Amino acid sequence: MDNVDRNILYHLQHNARLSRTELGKLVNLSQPAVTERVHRMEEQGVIKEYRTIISPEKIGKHAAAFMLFHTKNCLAFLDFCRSSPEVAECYRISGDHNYLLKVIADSTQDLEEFGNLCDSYGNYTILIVMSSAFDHKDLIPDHEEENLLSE
Amino acid sequence: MDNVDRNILYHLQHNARLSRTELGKLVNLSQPAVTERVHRMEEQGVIKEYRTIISPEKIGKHAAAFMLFHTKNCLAFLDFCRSSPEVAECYRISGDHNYLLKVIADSTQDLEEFGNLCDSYGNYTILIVMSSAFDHKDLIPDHEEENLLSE
DNA sequence: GTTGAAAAAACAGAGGA
DNA sequence: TCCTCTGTTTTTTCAAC
Repeated sequence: MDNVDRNILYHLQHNARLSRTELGKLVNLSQPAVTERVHRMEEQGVIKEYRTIISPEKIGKHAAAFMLFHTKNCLAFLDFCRSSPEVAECYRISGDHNYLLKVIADSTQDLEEFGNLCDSYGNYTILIVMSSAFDHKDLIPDHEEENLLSE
Repeated sequence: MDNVDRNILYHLQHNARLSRTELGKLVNLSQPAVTERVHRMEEQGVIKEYRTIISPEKIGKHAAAFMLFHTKNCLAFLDFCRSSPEVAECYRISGDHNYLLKVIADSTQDLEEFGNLCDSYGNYTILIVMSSAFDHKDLIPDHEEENLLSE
C-alpha cells in the first residue's frame, strides 16, 4: 500500500467501472501495471466489492430509520435481522443499547409494522430519518497526489 | 421499471463490473437491449453510482462510531460535518436528538479527539461500534425471477 | 425487442530494462 | 516493479429485421 495504490483507490471508489487504461492515465502507470496492482488489492481484501448504488426512492423505498435496540437474546435477534430484508445494517454498540440497526422500508407504515415484528426481541427506540445531509463520504480523501507531480 | 430492470439491478448491485454481454445472458436479453436499459436507469437516477468498496481496516481505519447529536446551530454544524473527513454519514432524525452521524477514524483515540472538536457544536452521545453483524444488505432481494423462467 | 458485422477499445501475456 | 509490444477478447455502434 503505497501512494500509487491509494491514488488508484481514490479514483476507483466513486467510479468502479473505470477501465484499466483510463486508470493508468490518471495515475501515470501503464495498463498492465495498474491491472497487477488492482488484482493484488483484490486478493488482499483491500478492495472488497464493486457495488452499484441504487436510489432507494426510485425503487419505492421512501422510509429509513435507525433503531436502538436492547435485547436479551442476541443470537435469535441476529437471525431475525439477517432474515429481515428491511434491516440493511446491524452493529453491536457500546452504551445503554445492544444494537444499532439501519432499516429501509417502503413507507413509515411499513416501518411501524416492522417495529411490531421486533417487539418480541426486546426494547427499542426508533429514530426516523427525516433527511440525509449525506449518506456516504469516500474513504480516501482528495489527495495526497504527490506521486502525480513527479513526472 | 419492470421485472427485467429489477433483475438487471439485482445482478449489478453486488457486481458493478459485470459486462453487458454477461448481464444479457443472466437476464435473457441481448447485449444492446441491456445497454439501453442500463443507460436509461442511469439517466433516471435509478442507478446513482458504481462504487468500489474498500476495507476500512486494510487502510488503517480501525474505529467506527455513531454519534447522537443535539445542536442549536444546524447550518454551522452541517458545514463542520461536510468538511470533516471522519464523518462518513449525516442524517437528520426524529427524537431527542437532531442528528445521527456515522464516524470512521483510525483509532478510538482519534474518535475521542474528534469528539473534542464537536464540543462547541452541542451535546452528543458516542456509540462505539464494537462489531458489525453486517454493514450492508443488497436493496433488491433474491428474486422475483419469474421472467427468467419464461423462455 | 432481435441478429450480425465492423470499428474501437480493453485486456492478458511475454520479454526486457 | 515497471515498461512496451502483440494477439485476443470485449465493447460499442450501427445497420436491417
